[in-house]
Amino acid sequence: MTEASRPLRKDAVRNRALLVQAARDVFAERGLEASMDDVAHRAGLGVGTAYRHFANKYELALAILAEAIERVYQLVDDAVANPDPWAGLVSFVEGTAEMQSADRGLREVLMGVHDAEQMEQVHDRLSGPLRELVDRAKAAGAVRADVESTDIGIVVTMLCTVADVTGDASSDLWRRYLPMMLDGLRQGAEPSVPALSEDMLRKSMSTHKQRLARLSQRG
Amino acid sequence: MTEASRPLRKDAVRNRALLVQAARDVFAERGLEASMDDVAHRAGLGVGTAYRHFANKYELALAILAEAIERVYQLVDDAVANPDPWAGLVSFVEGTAEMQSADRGLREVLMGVHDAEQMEQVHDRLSGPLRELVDRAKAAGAVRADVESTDIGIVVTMLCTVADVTGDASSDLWRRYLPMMLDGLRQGAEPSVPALSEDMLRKSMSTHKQRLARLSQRG
DNA sequence: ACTTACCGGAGACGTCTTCTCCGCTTCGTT
DNA sequence: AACGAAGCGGAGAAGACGTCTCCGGTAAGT
Repeated sequence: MTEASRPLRKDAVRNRALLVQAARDVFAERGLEASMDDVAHRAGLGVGTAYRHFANKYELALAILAEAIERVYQLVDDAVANPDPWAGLVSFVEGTAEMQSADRGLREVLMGVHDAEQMEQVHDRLSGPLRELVDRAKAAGAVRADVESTDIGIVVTMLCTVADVTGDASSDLWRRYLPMMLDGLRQGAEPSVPALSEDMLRKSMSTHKQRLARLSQRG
Repeated sequence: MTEASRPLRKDAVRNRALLVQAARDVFAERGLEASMDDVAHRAGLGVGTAYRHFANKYELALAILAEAIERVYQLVDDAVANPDPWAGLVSFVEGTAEMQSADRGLREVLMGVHDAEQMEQVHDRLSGPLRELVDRAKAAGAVRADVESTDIGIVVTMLCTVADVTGDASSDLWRRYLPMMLDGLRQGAEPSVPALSEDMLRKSMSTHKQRLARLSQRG
């Protein structure tokens, strides 16, 4: 951020790349609770090296997850752009479920386990497109009239829970329940409990602990 | 365990009860990661008192959760005893989802977050009745032929995830998705991914960390 | 061959939790 | 009412774990 000045030495560039890849793997497997030592070790490097490249764990995690979050944004936008409302909705649910199932760190960020503020930011970006997606699907009769936009995120989260239960083994099991969830949105018995309003959803999700958020304040 | 010998003093009895109730509340709200200090404080007592009554946190948690687990067993047995296979299955799903949604500590134990061995024990006790429940429902045509007994636990877990997302606010939201899940078991599009075998389920769930288990070994 | 960027990992430091210890309080019995 | 014993409280010991620093050593590049 300060000034790029001189280019990095060749080995430094290589190590940085190793670090990023290791972080991707480790955070995807074990979530953000994995330590810097873990990441550095996985990269075959010392902790010191990790800290020369990234000021703290939060910064490293953000560097990794920012692109994943960007892909999620791409996913909604593509879904909204899809001329078939139902196909668009399905692609979003399937796409995000797939991403999150494979990446525990992403799952944690999107659920606001560590940093409520960041999660809210993501949800803000998503809520508009999501609302449009659902409204269009309802107008086309592809989805029950009582479905709300907040249902989508919850459905995706439920699907990803399967990955939490099974761990790395059988990483595709969530797909078994995908048709079930999709079918539940289009037909079947109506729910007797009203959906969560966007405001309520945001508020209730923010209750979580914020360890990493606190951490980053120190820098 | 040694010998009950003399009865407790009156205040000791009262404090023990306060402690148990506080533990129930705290563990249900925040899960087993809550500390003994938290529990003691909630009871309006000092930590020392908590440790005189219970050797360690694990013992206290077990005392609380044992009865909850017992109620879960009762729930399966009642479900199997139900002459209507479908009604039995529904009562089990709804009953356990309700219990777990209200109690994060129970949710953690049943998902094996802390102690894989204990979780396996519970699943062993449940798997027989569950299999019978599903087989009967299939025979009666109340459930799709490709549904497996392992699906039930996963469906319940998915429902409870809703409580994890929303926290204490809107504690009934899971019910909104109950009809969806139940409908998914009886009809609708067939899943393309095969169910998890009981063995795989057990194995994959055991991968989790086991902090409290390690703790109890020291005693 | 020599300078300088970079590496590594032991350990300082901070935080959090479990569990102990002992002076003080309260019970209940005489 | 007064005394011994059971029970209480909470400061702090002990230990686990993670972050981040520091500096002697290594190797890149000219």
